[in-house]
Amino acid sequence: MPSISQPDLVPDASSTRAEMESQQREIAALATFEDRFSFDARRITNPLEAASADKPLEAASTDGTQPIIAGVDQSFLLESEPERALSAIVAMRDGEVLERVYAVTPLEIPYIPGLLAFREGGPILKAMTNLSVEPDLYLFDGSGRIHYRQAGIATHIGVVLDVPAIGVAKSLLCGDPADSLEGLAPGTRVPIEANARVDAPEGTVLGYAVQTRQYESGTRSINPLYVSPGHRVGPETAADLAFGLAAEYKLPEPIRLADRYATTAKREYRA
DNA sequence: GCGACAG
DNA sequence: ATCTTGTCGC
Repeated sequence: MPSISQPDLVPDASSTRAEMESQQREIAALATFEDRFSFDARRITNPLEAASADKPLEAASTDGTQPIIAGVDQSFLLESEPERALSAIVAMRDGEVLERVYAVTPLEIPYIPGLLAFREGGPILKAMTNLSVEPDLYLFDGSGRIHYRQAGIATHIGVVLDVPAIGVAKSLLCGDPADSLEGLAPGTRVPIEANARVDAPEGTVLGYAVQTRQYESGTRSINPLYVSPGHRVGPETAADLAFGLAAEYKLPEPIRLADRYATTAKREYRA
């Protein structure tokens, strides 16, 4: 795993709530919500678009400079005593799985909206210890800058390790969509702006609601994802990458596979 | 007091 | 997140 760049900011579940919140403000101040990475993000394009394009799929994936992208997700063993978290990581390159690892740890604190990183951050860092490859980018299940103090779990882990990170949430923690989110077409995005409840100037674009998939017809519609910068990635690029990494499903592949692995690994672990 | 609230 | 049967829709 990458070295710890900010030892003092490693999530500590024994901190008081006030300490956690002030640490988050510190993290937000250290975070970079702009593109600061070395790989070529333009080469990450939606597999479905690539397939429909004129050139063969192989053409978009040749040399060995493709970035390693890791998806991170958790499952929980809530029946055990104490409750435990299973953190799973799937590292991919060029649409291929390079490595899958997981770690199980006891949970220290309950889920509190806004303090997720203090519940799941430890388990995640432990799982990273088992990785042999060094990802160029991490995708987390949860928010990044779309957070009361602009320091969601993707930002927290990103800053602690000083690695490019993006938050991909399935529901909106805070902020206001700049427009309606009903029945958006695939590829569409809507800015999520800071409001009075967010520690940022009102109207600041914190991230985007991103529609990766949509039903062709019908009454129901698929909800968008809420994508925001974690660290060293700007909001537009974060949205581009989330969309580009989604294949046949709503979730970007690295996260979808991490989600599945977290579930299957839990079965193995119990047995 | 009331409402909102990632996973 | 997790616990779970049926059920609506293509």
